[in-house]
Amino acid sequence: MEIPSKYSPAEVEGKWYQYWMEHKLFHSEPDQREPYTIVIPPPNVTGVLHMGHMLNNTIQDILVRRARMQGKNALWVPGTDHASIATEAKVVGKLAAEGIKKSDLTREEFLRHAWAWTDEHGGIILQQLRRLGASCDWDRTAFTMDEKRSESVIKVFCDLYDKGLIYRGVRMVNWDPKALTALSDEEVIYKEEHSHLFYLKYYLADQADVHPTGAEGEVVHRDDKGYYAVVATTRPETIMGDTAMCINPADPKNRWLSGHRVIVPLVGREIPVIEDDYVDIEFGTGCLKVTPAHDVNDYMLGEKYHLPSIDIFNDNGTLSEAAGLYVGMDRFEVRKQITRDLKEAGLLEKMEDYTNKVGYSERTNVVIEPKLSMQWFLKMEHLAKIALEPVENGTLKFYPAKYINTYRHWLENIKDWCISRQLWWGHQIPAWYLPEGGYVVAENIEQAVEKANRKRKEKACPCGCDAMPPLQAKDLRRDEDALDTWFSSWLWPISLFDGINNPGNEQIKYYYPTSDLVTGPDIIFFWVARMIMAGEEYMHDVPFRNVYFTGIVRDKLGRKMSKSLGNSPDPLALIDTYGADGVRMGMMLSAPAGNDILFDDALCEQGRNFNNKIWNAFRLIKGWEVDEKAAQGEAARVAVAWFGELLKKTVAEVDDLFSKYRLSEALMAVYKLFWDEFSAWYLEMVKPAYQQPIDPVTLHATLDYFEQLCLLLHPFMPFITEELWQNIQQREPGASIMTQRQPKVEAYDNDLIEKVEKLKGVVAGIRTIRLDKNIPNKTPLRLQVTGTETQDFPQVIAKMANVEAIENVPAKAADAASFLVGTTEYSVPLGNMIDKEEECRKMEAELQHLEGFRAGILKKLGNENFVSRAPAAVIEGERKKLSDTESKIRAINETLAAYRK
RNA sequence: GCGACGGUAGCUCAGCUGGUUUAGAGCGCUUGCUUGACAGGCAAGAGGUCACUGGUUCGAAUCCAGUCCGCCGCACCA
Repeated sequence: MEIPSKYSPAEVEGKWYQYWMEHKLFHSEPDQREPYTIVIPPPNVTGVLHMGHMLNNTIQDILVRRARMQGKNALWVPGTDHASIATEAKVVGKLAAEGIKKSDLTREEFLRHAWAWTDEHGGIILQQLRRLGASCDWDRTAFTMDEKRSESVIKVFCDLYDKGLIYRGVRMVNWDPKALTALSDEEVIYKEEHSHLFYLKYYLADQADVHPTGAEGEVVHRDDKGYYAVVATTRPETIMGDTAMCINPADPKNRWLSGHRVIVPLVGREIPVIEDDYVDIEFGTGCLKVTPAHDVNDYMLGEKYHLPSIDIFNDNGTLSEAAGLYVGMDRFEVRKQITRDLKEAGLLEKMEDYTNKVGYSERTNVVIEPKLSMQWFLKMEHLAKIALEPVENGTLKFYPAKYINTYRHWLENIKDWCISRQLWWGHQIPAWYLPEGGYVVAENIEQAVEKANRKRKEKACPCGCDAMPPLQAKDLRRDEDALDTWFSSWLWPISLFDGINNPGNEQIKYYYPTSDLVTGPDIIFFWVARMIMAGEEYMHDVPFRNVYFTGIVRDKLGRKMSKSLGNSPDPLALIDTYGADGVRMGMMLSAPAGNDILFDDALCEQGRNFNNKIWNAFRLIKGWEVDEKAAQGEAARVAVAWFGELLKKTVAEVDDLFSKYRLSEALMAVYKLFWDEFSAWYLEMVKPAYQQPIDPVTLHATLDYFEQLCLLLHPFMPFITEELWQNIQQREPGASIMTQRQPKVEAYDNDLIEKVEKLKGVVAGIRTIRLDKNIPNKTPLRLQVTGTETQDFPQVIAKMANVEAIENVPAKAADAASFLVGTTEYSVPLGNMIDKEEECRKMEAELQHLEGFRAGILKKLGNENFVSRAPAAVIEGERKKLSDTESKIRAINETLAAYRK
C-alpha cells in the first residue's frame, strides 16, 4: 500500500500553499460577481503571531474561503499597523542597548533607525500567517504608514480641522511618564490596588481667629501647636502642588474652617479654604486637598475658583523645581520619603489601608499621571452620533449582539479624543507654526506657506503698509507631534482601497462596504467604533456589514495567556506538531463567538486525529478494486440513498449555522457527519467483503460523497481537503478545491433518515447482545421481531450485525435476549447461552422505569385542569405515550411470565 | 456603585419565543476488542433533582421576582 496509514501534514501543507500562490487563487479584482470582503485587523508590524491571532485569522480564513466557494468574489486584505508607542518603545530600547539615546538623535536620524527596524522585523507576522493557511491577497499587503495610507491620514486630519472638528488646546490629559507622551482615555487601564489613605494635618494659619461654634456635628482638631484640619489623601507626594483646601458648605463637621487659611504640611505655604458641594461629606474627613495640576477633578475646581496651578512633576515622573522639595526624585520614592518626613514632623495624623483604582498605561504599564498640556483633540459629538445610528437600526450587526449595549454606552458618554502623541514614529501632525505665533493646518509645506501668507494678509495693518515680508518654507516650524496610531487604523477599510485620496475609484466602489470584520471585543472602542465613525463620515456608509467578536484566548485554567506566566504556546510549534489543519480545528472546536476560549493542546490533538480519520477513510476507498460488471447490492443501494439525504440535511444545517456565525457548531456538524455517519455507518454498509471488488455505482457515489465532504470541510481544513480532492480523480492543471462550489441547500427525505436511525438502533441492540454474551462477530445470529411489523432494509441489518435471518414471531421465545427500539421488540434466540436470571433482572429494572414513566403520564392525564386546558395535540401526545408505554410493559411482562414458567 | 452577560454531565458548551417518549453534543472516563482504512482506531456503557428560593401556568432548564456566585464593560470619594 503506497499511502501511509498516518497523515503527515508537513509534507502536504507547504506544497499546496505554494500552489495556491502560484495560481493566484487568493487574488481578487473587481468583476461582475458579488464581492465578499474582509480587511484584516492589522497586527503590529514588528509583532509575532500569538494565539489570539491564530483564532482571529482562522475565523477570517474560514469565512473568506467559504464565501469564495459560494461563488462570491472573495477578498481578504492583509496588512500591518505601525503601532506608534509599541514600536517606538522597541526602537528606543534597541538603541539604548547600543548605547544610543533617543534624545541625542534628530527626528530624521531616529526615523531612519525605526524604518530599519521595521524593515527587518516587519512582516514576520504575515509570513507566519501563511503557515496557518490564510488566503489573503498578498499583492495588496498594506501598512498604515505606507504612502497611500499616510496621505489618507493627512488628508483626513486637514479635512476634520477645516470642518472645525479638530482643535488644539491645553487640557488635562493622561500622561505616560515612561513613553513620555499623552494618551487617549481608552489607553488607560484601571487596576485595583492596595494602598494607603494618609491623614495629614493642615494647621490653620490664623490660630488666634479660630472660633469653633460648638454646633452639633462639628469636629474640631487641636493639639499643642494649635487648631488643624485633617485631609485624607492617597497621594501625599502631591502636597507641594496644593493650592487650596476644599470643604462642603453643607458639612457641619467642618463649618468652623470656613473663611480660614491653612498651611500645607512640610511645604509651609498658606492656602485658602474654599467651599464646593463637589466634596463628599462622608469620605475621609470631608476635607479635600486641591492640586489643580495633578488631578482631573482638582483641575475643575481650580478653574472654577481661579486657583493657581503648580506643576510639580517633570515629564518623566520625577519632581520638578516647582515642587521645591524632593526635586529630581521619582514620584514613588517621594511618596515613601514624604511619609517618613511627615511622620517625623508630627504632621501625619494616621494611615489607613485603602483599596482604590489606579490608571496604568496600556502600552508601558506605568502609572498614568494626569497632566495639563497642550494637545490636539478631535471633537466626538458629531462622530458619535453618526456611528451609533447604523448599529441601532441594524444596518451593521454585532455578533454577539450583547456588545451593542457596550457600544451605545461608550458613544453616549464619549469625551473628545486626544489624538496627538509626543512621539516621532507615526504620522506627523500637519500643522505649521508661524514665527509670530499662530499656526496653519495644511496637507504639505507648500500649502502651509500659502495659507500662512494668506493668514498674515488678513491680519495685516489696515493702512496697507506691508510690514511683514512673505513667508517661506524655512520660516515655518512643523508641529513635532505624531498622531495616535488609531487615527490611521480607523481609516483602514477605506484607505486600503484608496477611498480617501481617490474617492469613487473602482476598487472602493466595488469592495466597500466590506462584509465581515473579525476582531476581539477589547478593541471595540479603539478601533471598531472609530472605523464606523470614519466610514459614515467619509463614505456615508458602514465600513462592514457584520462584526464577529471573538473571545479572548485563555489557557485551560482560564488564565489569560501571557509571556510572564509562560502559558502561551508557540503557534508555529503547534502547527509543527499537529498540522495547520489540526490547530485550526483545535481553535474552532472551542470558540463560540464572544465567549472566552479555554485553549488546550488536547483540542489540536482532536483536530489532528480527525485529519487522520479523513485520511484513512480515503485510503479505504482508494484501496477498493472496482468490477465494472458487478451489480449494486441491496445494502449498498440503501446506504447510498440514505447518505445522500443525510448529506443534504447537514448542508442545510451548516448553512443555517454559518448565517448565525456559529462556526464551531457548523464544524461539529460536519465532523459528526464525517466520523459517525460516513465512516462508522455508511462506509461499513457499502464496504465490500474481504478481497471482493466493489460495484461501479456504489464506488462513484462514495467518491462523490467524499468529495462533497471535502468541500464542506475545506474552509475549516484547507490543506488536507486540497490534498485529497486532488487525488479523488485526475484534475486539470491549476484546478483547486478552493474554486469549487459548496454543496447546494436542497430539500431532503427525512423519512428515510429516520428509518435508518431506527435500523441503527437494531444493529446497536444486536451488538450489545454480542458484547454481553461474548458472541464473536463471526458467529451469525437470527433476529426475531415480535408482532407483524415488517423490518425495513433487512439486508443492511444482516450485513452490519451479521444476521443470517430475520423473522416475525407472535411472541418472544423463552431462550432469546431482547431489546426495544421505539415500541418494537426485537429478540435474538440464544439457546442455552441465555442467562435467565440475568435477563429477568434486566427486564425488571426496565419494567420499573417504564412504570414510573407511566405513572407520570397517568398523573398528568388524571389532572382535570390539564385535560381541559392543554391543547388537544399535547393531550393526544400524552395518550400516545401512555399506550406506547403500556404496550412495552405488556411485552416485558409476557416475556417475564414465559421465563418464570 | 451603574450596566451587560452567564451559572445545564468530570471539562467545554448547545437547548431557553414553555409541552414530541421524565435533558443533548464533543472531549474525558469505564468495559470489551491485535476485526484486513484508521489504537491518532472499533464497539458498548456509566454519568445531570438544569446555582438557590419563591411566583405565574394544566405544565418551567425554558417566563417573572429575589438571593448567592462568576466574568466583563463603565464610572468612581481625594
